[in-house]
Amino acid sequence: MRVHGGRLEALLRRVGRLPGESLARALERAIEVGQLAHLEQLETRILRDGTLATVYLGFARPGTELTGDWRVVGTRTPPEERELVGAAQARLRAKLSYTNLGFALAPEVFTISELRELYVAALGHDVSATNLQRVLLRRGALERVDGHRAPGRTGGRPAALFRFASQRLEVTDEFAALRPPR
Amino acid sequence: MRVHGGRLEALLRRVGRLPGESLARALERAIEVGQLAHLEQLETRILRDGTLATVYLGFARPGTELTGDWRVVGTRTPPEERELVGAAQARLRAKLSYTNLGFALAPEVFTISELRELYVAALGHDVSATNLQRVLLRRGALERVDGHRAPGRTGGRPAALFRFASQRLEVTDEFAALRPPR
DNA sequence: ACAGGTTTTCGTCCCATAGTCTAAAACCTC
DNA sequence: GAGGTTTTAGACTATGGGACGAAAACCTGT
Repeated sequence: MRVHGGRLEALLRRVGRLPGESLARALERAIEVGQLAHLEQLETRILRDGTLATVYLGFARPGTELTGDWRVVGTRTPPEERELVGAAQARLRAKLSYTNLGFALAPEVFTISELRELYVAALGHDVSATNLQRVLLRRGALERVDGHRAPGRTGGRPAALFRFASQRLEVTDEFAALRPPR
Repeated sequence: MRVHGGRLEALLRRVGRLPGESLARALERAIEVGQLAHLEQLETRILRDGTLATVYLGFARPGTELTGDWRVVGTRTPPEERELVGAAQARLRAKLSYTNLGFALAPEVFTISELRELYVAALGHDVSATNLQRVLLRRGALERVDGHRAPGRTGGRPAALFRFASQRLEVTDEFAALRPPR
């Protein structure tokens, strides 16, 4: 998945097992990370045609060129695959809230406003730039980067630049509920 | 997994694919729910011997008789399997906090003190009965049941009885972080 | 019967985190 | 320099959960 043109976009790609190929080799080929910023396994199920399918969810940052025969999920995507995409979206939305998964959607360096637009696209609802910055900074997920981005045509204060402190998935919240006593 | 004798206990069972058996049939046989209160898929990986393994995590409530050749995870469990069990425990602990997964560990009806002991065993740290009750009640996960449990030998106020409102996994918390604005 | 101990239950206070709102800062164009 | 725009910072509020203590309801022993 990626955020493209202000919208969350799902891309699908099927990788089959070649005749005579070992399972391990086929799996390696299937999950070839390449330009994906993050990859995780979803579920394994048996498709209607009887084949065993292991589904992976990956994220591409804006600007990365995707090699391979990807196709964008649209209205003509079969229901079975749309269902998988729905599960992937739900997973993404949940993890955005309590992990640093944003790094997989964002470019190397960005302003808070740009990050906010990514979150809006991914979550499907409005997000306050103020809160986003405060929450992510307090968790230590974001770091300041030297320099500012020049304002656009219409003016405005130059935006500070940030980056994600870690490029690997990290759960930032141990869930307040039922936390161990001090 | 189950809570047995005040401790969280992991049980393992391997189900292979029989010669000539279809994939779908083997899967059905493997995940035969039987007496399990809840079952979810974990990951699929290729084991060292080259076979493809799909790992499931299930929960048995206290008192249920388990049929099948289960074995308790102990010090002699091979490292590869212990690793899987560790992941399963982490998942359990996380989900106990933000879902109603407790229903899968608890009997049909219970007192708050009994539920607290289950949580202590599963989480590995102390839990306040007061807060546990308040949190689960506010979420609507628990319901009062008529009647009280008679005090034990040493006396004490009779404990009220509760049950889980739903017997299916429900995420009770939309994660405070980045919640949509009102 | 009553004193003392036990367990459960309820209420209050406190703290941490996140949402809301407003103002200030820093830039643009006209 | 006036007015508009975007970003940034601060104060206030709401919510959810942890800590603590007291009351309720029961037991046993004298």
